[in-house]
Amino acid sequence: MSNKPARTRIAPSPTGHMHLGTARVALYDYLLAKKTGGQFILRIEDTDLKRTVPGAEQEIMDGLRWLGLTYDEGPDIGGQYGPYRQTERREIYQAHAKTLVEKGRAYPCFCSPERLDQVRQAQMKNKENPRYDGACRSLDPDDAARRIANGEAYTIRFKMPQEGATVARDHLRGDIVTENKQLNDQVILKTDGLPTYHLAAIVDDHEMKITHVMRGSEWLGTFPLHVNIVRAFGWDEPVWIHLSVFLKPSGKGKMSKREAAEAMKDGYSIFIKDMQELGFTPEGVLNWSALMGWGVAEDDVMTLDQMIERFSIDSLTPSPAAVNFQKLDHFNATHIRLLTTEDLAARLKPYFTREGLNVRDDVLLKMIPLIRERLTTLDDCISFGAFFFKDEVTPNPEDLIAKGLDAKQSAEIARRAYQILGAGPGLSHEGSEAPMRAYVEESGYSASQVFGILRVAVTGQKVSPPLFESMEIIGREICLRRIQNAIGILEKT
RNA sequence: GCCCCCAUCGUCUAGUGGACUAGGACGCGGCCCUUUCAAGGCCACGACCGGGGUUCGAAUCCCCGUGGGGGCACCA
Repeated sequence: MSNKPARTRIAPSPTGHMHLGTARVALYDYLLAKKTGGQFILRIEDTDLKRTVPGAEQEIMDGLRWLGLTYDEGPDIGGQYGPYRQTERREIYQAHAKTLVEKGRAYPCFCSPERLDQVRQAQMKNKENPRYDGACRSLDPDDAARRIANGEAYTIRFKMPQEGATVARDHLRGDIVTENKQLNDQVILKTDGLPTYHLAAIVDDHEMKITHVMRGSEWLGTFPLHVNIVRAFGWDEPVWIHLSVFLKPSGKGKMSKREAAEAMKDGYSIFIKDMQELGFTPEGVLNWSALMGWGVAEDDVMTLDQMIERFSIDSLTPSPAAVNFQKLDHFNATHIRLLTTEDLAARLKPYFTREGLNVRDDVLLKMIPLIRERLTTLDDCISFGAFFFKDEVTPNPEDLIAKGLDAKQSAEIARRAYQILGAGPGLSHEGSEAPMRAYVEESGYSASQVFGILRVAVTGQKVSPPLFESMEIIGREICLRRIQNAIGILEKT
């Protein structure tokens, strides 16, 4: 791979929620730029006014920042090749469309949408390929100019060569050869004066000096068109890299809205904003998505910096990849374990607060080492650690009765525990575990029975972080009160 | 229908003609550790889509099938 600084861009349309696919392309763009000492750019492709969704652009910017993929140039921060929002570049595209017309490589088209539709219908009926029939392709230029001057609505179409073949080189697939007769005279400038993607992206990539274009493989179909446009202008081509698409977990078909809703039921999502709320970390999401389409031989747990270190466009893969949310869980949990206590504390706090819990920072810092390796997602901190911040816990009476014992025996155990733990001044881990183990020995009950009752009494739950460490953090007073309360419950049972 | 792309364990992948008894990761199963749940450690199971070539030799190159995916808009 060349070491020359690469300029890459992520160019999403603000038409909905930012999704995983966008995040992954952005990641690769970012990695390439950082690896080569170049720049990573955000460009908003908002030329379809009808589909633009308010707030979508902000969501994209927020999403990129959350992921840590900071861009060097973009609509909100500027840069020397701006503006970075295509609706603000209207004149640039119009000028370039005009250039193409003057060069004889594009032409005005006055066909109405209705006529186009009729042509398409007829073609489909005759089992022909739906395509533009070229009605305006050889209109007299003066005639066309007159009609435009008269205010007639028109589009500009790119004049595709009709003979020969177009050879386009994709970095992952090699040369892709397409017979030109398969190609169509596509609209590049719409009636509203805005360009279609085909013109806008090509012009911008050139104007913004983009060296590597990474995009989804859904663009492979129009790839020959794009290459023809670049060549019609006489510009140098960027390196084209068409990334594989993401398939549903089943591998049958690409991720759809329906599938996204299905995933949400299981606590997963393909939308960046959701993933954040679901308790996934940027590190986990990045690492996970990086590996779908990038072949890394071993040691696949990586931070962003390590990814930059190891990234190469040569090791990207062209085949479609089925998403595997279990693997997301794995990477998320792994990265949570890699976080420092302070960092994790800051990330966990909002989840506790969201539950209406009053978080004491000293307690938070102390309990984190106890729950860290039990967390798959950040919001798991609630199920594992909410009891640290509650005044009271409300154990389920049945859970207070140890396996193989009855309520009376369980109450007796709780009473003994109360005496033993209440004997000392504090409730240190070491100070309380030893006498409790001694009690287990002499009583003949099993450790799991005795500790189980205590666990439910103190934490209110059957599954919890290590008992004695937890009690030490909660403190003697509260622990004793909770045990007392449990005894009361057992006596009533 | 037409065009294009892809093809190694269930999934993500390594592999670029001999070093392959096909490696890693997730998941799955088992064992160890253990007060619950995890984490951790160890072990196991598990794949070159099929058929033809080329070659002394093919997971790797070529062709044909098959399967999967994407696209055929004044959407991106």
